[in-house]
Amino acid sequence: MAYGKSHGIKGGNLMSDRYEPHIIEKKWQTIWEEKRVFEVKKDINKKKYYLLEMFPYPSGKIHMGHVRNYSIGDVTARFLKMKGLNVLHPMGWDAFGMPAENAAIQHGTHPAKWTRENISYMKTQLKQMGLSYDWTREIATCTPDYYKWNQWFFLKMYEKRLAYKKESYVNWCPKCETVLANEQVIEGLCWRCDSTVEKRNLNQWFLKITAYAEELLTDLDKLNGWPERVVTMQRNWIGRSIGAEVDFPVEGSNERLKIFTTRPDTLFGTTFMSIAPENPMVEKLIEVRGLPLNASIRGKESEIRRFFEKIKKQDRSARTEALLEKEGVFTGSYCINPLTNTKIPIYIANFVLMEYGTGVVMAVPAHDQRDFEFAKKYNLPVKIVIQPPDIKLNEDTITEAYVDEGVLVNSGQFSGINNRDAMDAIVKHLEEKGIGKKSISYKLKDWGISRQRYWGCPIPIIYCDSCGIVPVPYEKLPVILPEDVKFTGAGSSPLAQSPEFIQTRCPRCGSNSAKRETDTMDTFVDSSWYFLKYTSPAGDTLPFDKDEAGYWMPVDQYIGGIEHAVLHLLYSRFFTKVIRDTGLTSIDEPFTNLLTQGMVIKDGAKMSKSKGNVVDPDDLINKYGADTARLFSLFAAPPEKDLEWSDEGVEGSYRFLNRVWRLAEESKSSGVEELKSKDITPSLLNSQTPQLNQEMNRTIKKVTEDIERFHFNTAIAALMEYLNFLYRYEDKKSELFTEAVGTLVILLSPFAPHISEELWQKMGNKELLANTLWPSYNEDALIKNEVILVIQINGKIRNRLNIPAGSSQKQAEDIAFKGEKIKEWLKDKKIKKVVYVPDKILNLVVE
RNA sequence: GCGAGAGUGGCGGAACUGGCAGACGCGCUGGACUUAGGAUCCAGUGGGCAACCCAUGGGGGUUCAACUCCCCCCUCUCGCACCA
Repeated sequence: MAYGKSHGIKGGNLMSDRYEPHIIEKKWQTIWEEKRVFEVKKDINKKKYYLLEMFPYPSGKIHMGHVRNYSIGDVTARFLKMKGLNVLHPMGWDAFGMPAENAAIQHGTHPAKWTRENISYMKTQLKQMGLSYDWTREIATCTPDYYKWNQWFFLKMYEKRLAYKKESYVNWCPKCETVLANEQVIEGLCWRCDSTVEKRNLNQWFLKITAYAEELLTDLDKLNGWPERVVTMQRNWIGRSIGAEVDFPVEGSNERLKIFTTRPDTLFGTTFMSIAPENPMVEKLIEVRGLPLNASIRGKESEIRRFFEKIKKQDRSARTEALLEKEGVFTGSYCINPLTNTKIPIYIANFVLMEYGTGVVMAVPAHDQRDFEFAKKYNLPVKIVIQPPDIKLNEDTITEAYVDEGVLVNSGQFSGINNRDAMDAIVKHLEEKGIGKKSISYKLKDWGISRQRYWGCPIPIIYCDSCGIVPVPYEKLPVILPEDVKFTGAGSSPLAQSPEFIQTRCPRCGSNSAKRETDTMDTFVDSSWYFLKYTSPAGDTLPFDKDEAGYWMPVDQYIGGIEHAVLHLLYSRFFTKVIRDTGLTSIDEPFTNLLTQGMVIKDGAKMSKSKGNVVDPDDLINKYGADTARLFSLFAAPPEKDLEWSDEGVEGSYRFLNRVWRLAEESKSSGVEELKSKDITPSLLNSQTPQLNQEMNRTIKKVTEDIERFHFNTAIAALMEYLNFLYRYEDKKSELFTEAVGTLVILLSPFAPHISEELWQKMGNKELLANTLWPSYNEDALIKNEVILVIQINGKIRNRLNIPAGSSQKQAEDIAFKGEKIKEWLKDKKIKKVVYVPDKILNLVVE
């Protein structure tokens, strides 16, 4: 190890002057905590800044992704604090979730205990990193003080009909007996037990995020501080499309099939209908034909049933795979095209999704590729209703659907109109006849929050035989998650097997036979408003204090992984808008600026246990200290890009800190009593050591501007350059040099706070560096007397000359032409043109 | 397939509105100090043996000047992907 032996210092009594990260890091962490340096209060006289990093799930220990995420945040927080802002920088725990429950099933540890212990350990780790959190604001979502307000929000939404219960098809693992989120289904199998996941129709609680679809979409335009691709992902996820809804009467019945289409102009070309297998209308359609589905299984009906079962087993990702072969089965029923009055068959088709539109599609094979393929497979007619401008399509010869623009044909009164104009015209016609209307459809679905799991927030609902669904009254909140339950891993969730929990009194009629809802909430609910709770964690009359939130919100800078681009970031936006509409806040959007940091990569792959390429932050901190860990994770790559891990690179960062240490040790012995960072007097410096002064100011400027735009890697590079300059500087014993080193220490402090704080103290400063103001630079000091002028001939560099700064073109030319090299190059040449960029370039264009 | 982003030394990466390509770090080479050096310090380090030329995925173009702007192509990453 690098510090295993003395650095050329002989004898043992100078050992204390070595850079020993562990001793000083512990020392300063204790001091910061004792002096409450990072605790903040609302102060309307100070400009606030709310800096937030995504809080971690307490899985056991922190990983390198956390180190990176929190280092990025900490640089920013410390920098802005030193700039004089009132910086709120909190941390907490996304503490509900499946892994805790798995631990309970596998090792018999109670999820609460497991989670508490993990939080305790990870908190120690975060403290070891020297992060500038206001720990008095720490929250854990698994505490009743916190999740009570999840339930409160749920009740508010229930009142506003934004929380509702409905039946829907969900991913169901028969072995775990629980619902799985789409992302927990891997190639059709359960992520935990590899069972084949089924679709099951279940009664579940939903939050009506679609009620805010339009605002969530339009407000994306306000998010100028977000990466464009995150905005795009959310826009795609919301997936707004404009079209029309049209009713198709079912032949021989009073039923109607309502379809949604973005192409009302092709309505005349509809030659059959496609319906989703899950669509409740399917049963009725078969009844229309006189064959109820629950009758004996034979003939045509069993064919439908088999098809049905096959489709249900396909998970959604397979269903929506574009390469999936189109399959279907005829229901036996027909409906009537309301515009042409022709009879068209109704098919069940695997590619039609119940969740989108109305779950029924009008099929226009001539102008939709899917419908075309389906029609070819089942020999259904193709009817062309749009002719392109250049060629003429023929129904018998076309090999693919024509989806572009053209003129309508075979479309009754609309024939001859351009299809774009026909869209509006046909919709208007439908509305007049009362068989359709303009409609907007979204891909965004309501948010299913029911989880058949224990370790989550109970949904505050009671079921009463006589009163039905009864919300738990506000004054009875929180519905406490009971701890004395059994974890068998089999059967339904522990809550559903706990009679003490289930059995309750109906709040409305007082009946003793009422039952509690045993599903818990998706943990994304917890994280959808935690940023608001940080503003007033202790309050218990409302979810959070209006004034505090009014001062601190919105979050000025949010930092986290791209994996939450849609889910967490969309849910939080939704919650913020709902909360605004309850009157608790006035903000529309929670996060003004978003930074999505890249992954930490090793050997070309994301760090993971299965790949065996994990670097444990504990090892790193034990070996080099937190400052090195922080520095490397900031230096190796810009924040938003992936970071390739390099053990040698870590050594380099460690080496740099040692060099800083040694330089400070050397200059310290000059005997300067105290430094005052703001007392740098340019005139004095200028007269004595202009270059030192210039470098110092140049570095202040560079580091400041780079931190402001999150270019931490180049900021650190500038510090390294500055250090190299100081090393080469001869007069290391002067007072001015000590000041220059002091500046280095200040500028380094957001990145490597412990070593900086220690050196700052060693230099004789009484005030904590963390509380010191960030230095400003002197513009005058940046002005150079001499600049290097590059002389080009025909754009190629032929010489470099020192010339006085601000020279005119004439002066520059005079100097340039005197140079022997240039004379040689210009021999026998005629100058056609001269381009002069002051203080930079003189380009001579010759024949 | 659609959309977005990226392609620069042996490696990670610099280069703000076109103006010295390769900052800084790693690695490598040589030297110093050393019993020793995997510590530290100094020097060097894109390629072609030098003057000079060639180099920012490839090919064109604009310009006095292009990593940067325009057109075509290739590769990679990410997102979306039967959404009616």
